[in-house]
Amino acid sequence: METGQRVLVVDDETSIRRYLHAALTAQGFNVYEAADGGEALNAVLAHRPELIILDLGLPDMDGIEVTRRLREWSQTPIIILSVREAEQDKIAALDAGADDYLTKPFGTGELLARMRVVQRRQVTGLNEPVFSTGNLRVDFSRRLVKVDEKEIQLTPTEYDILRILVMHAGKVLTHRQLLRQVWGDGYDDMHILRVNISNLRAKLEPDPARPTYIHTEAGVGYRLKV
Amino acid sequence: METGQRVLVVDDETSIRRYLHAALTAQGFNVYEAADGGEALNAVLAHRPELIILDLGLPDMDGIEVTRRLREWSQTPIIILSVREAEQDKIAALDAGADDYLTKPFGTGELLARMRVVQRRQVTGLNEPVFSTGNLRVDFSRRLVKVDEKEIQLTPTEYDILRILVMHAGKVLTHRQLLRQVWGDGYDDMHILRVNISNLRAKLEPDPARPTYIHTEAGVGYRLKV
DNA sequence: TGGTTTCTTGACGCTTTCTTGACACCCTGC
DNA sequence: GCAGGGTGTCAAGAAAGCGTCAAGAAACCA
Repeated sequence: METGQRVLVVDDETSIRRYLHAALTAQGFNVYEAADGGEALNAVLAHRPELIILDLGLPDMDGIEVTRRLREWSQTPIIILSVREAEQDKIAALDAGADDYLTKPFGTGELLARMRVVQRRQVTGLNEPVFSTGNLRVDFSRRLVKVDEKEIQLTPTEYDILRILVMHAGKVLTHRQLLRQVWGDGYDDMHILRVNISNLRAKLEPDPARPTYIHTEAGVGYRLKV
Repeated sequence: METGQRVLVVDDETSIRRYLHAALTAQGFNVYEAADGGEALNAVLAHRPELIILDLGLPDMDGIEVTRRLREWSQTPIIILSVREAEQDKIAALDAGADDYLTKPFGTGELLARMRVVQRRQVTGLNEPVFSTGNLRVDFSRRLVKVDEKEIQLTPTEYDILRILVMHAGKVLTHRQLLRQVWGDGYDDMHILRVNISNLRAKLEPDPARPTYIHTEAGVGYRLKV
């Protein structure tokens, strides 16, 4: 199976690697393993993981050094695992480019939650309570949508779709991304998305047949014009 | 003083607010304060902080609830501070949209380091990897292709081909490599590649008969000029 | 509970995109 | 000149993707 997200686990202890392998595979990840820093760097090149879980104490190279080297060309999120609790170690690792730092022993649930955080952060968006483009205005703090100064009534689903689109305004959102963010995981029914986009356009667009706000990227997804 | 980054500190204990205020001001931040959830939401609207430091135990509203409400329209990074060490609390907060979770007592150095992490991610997310040669511009984060500042509409296949070419700009890509990366293994039909290259050139090149961007290496493959 | 809104699903027609075949072209060598 | 491999262009049919309508199911709200 090649569907899951790729995660690289770097630790010199076989038992920990095996444990994480099992835990992450159960969550649907594709897990790769490396036992030292050199192996880790090669594995990143070979497998292009979307996330790296890295132990600080490696036989050949310090985990901080691995982080620094990776950051020379890669932005892949790195979560550090370590037995070292000293604040100086944490600061050094985070400033070297790590995205998070957990001290062993750690809870699997917390690790997974923090993995979700760094991955969520990968997609960036706008940051204004009020968004507007053309004659479309969306006030998130009041949950209000206006076109030509006229208030538009949206259903929860429609509002959700619009919210996601606005938060990534200008960027193409794939069908999958929209489905996952609006309907949750496990949805892959494009049709339901098409219907809702259609309804949304019927409410927003002056001429729904020639959309000016919600643009279709055929075969890929949708994009909100900016 | 309007130069520093704006940080909102939300905590019901005056002593902690005062302490963080001093520590962060010393680092050059502009610090705003709120004592409960309602105040916090208003303060975000009023001051547009770039970062929020939020205590979980608030008198009027749970910190997780504040996080959830903020996340309905704001992407501003949130770092949770809490005395609660239970894994369930951490997971709930992180999944509600928080970016980090520190348990009190915490080291000021670690807090500052973690603030740097979330802000670093914020910035790196914004600077988009854009490729350009001559009058051709490819913005991968937006899946946008421009020639002479004019937006070009590409089909998924065309975009894929261009993406592969750009990723190896300057180098010759053999027919086989392109076929495999765009159509997957088991494809060896050069004709389909030629047709798609032709269509791509028709959209990109000023004079498709004399291509300036996508160069043909006879008998070998194609190369993107840099 | 009944009535209303909202969501989901299916059917259908339309548009875009992909693939394939036909053919002209440009070299190079004979 | 002409044969032949590699290449570029055009057009047409096939396939996939998309938008709309409508009806039933589900959720919501007095």
